[in-house]
Amino acid sequence: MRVSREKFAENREKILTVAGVLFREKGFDGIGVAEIMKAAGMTHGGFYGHFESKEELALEVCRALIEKVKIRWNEIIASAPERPLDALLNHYLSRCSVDDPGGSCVFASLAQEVSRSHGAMRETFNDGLSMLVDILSEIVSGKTPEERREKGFTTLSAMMGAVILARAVESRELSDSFLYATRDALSLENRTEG
Amino acid sequence: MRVSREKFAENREKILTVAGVLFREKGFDGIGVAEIMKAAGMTHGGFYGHFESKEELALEVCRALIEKVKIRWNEIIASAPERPLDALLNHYLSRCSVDDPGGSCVFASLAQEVSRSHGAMRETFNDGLSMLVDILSEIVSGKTPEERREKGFTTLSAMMGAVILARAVESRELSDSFLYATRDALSLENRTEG
DNA sequence: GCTTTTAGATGATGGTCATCATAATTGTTG
DNA sequence: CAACAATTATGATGACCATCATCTAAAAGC
Repeated sequence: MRVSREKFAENREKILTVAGVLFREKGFDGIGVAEIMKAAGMTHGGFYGHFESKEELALEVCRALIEKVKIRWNEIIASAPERPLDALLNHYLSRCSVDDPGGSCVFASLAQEVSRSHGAMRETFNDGLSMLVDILSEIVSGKTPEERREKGFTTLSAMMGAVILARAVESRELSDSFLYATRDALSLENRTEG
Repeated sequence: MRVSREKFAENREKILTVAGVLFREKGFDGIGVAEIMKAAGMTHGGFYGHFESKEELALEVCRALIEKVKIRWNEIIASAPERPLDALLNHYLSRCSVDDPGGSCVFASLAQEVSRSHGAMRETFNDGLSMLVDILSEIVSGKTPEERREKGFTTLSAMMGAVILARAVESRELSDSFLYATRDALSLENRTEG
C-alpha cells in the first residue's frame, strides 16, 4: 500500500509526535514499537521504513522535544519582559506540568532513564540542560554574571525536582506543596528589589 | 538442594540487598529476576520460594531503602547538632550520590518510574517523601512552623533535582555545578543569622 | 537412622519485544 | 497508459521476560 511522498512525510511526523507523547508518559522502556505505530495509525512493520531502530527514534524525538522546550521558554520570556522568570515559573510549576507528562518537559519525564544511558542520548540531554541553564542565567537576579549563572543551576534543579516529586506523590496536597512552595520561593528570591 | 533455615533467611536478605542495588542502578524495568538471582548467587527458579512476584520484591526493596534513608538522615542530623542541615547537604549533594546510584537515595534513582505506577509502590513513595519533608522542616530556618514546612518542600525539591540533573549530564563540570551550586545556595539561605 | 519437609536447580511455557524478509498495493515516472 | 519504485502490511524470527511444575538433595524432626 504505497502512499504519496507527502503522506509519507506526514506519517513520519505522526510517528515522531505520537512517540514523543508516549515516551514521556510511559518511559522509553515502557512502550514498544508496535504500540507506538498502532497509536500512529499504522502497523509495526512499517516502522523500519521510517527509522533505523527504536533507539534512533528515541534520539530524534528527544532532540525535537528539547528544541520545543527551548522555543517555548523563549516565547514565554519574550511575552513578559517585565517579569520573565515569574512567567516561566508560573508555566513550568503548574498542575498542567504534573498532570500531563505526555505534553510537558522531556527532562521532567525522562532524565533518570537517560542518566542510565550512554552515547548520543546522554550528550543530547547534556546539551539541552546546559542550554536551559544559559536561558535561566539571563533572567534570574544576581549582582555578577557568575552569581547569575550559579543561580541558573540552582533554579533549574529546584524546578525539575519540584515537578518530579509532585508527580511521584499520590496526595494532591503534597503534590501542590512541592509545586507552589517551590514556585513562590524561586519567585521571591529573584525579586531584584530583595 | 536444601539449605538450612538460617541460610534461607540469609539468602532472602541477599536477594533484597542485591535487588536494591540493581534496581537503583538500572531501574525496575532495566533488570530481570534471572539477573538479580544470578547476582545473588542463585538460579532464577529459586526466586519464587522467597517472593510472590517481581513486583512484591520491588515493593519490599523500596520500603527497606526508604527506611534506610530515614535512618541515615537522622544519624547525620544527630551527629552535627550545631549545623544539621549543612551536614545533610554535604552528604546528599556529593559526587558519591551522583557516581554511585546503586548505593544512594532510592528517590533520586526511581522517582520518575514510580510516578508512572499505581498502587502500593506509589503510596510507599508518597509516605517516604512526606517523611523527608517532615525531617527537613525541623532543621531548615524560618520564623514560623508554616514557613519552615514550606522550606522543607523547596529544599527537598532542590536536593533531588540537583542530584538527578547532575547524573543526567555527561560533562563533569556541569554535573559539579548542579551539585555544588545547589548545596551552597541551600546552605546559605538557611543560615539563621541571615 | 529413617521419614518428612522444603530450598533451590532445571527446564518449560506463554507472552512480549525489536527486528526484518517478503508480499501486496499504489503513487510516480517515462 | 504501462513499467517501475517505494511504502505499508503481514508474518516470522530469535531473544528475553516473568512465572511455574517438577525434580533433587539436604535439613529437620522423630
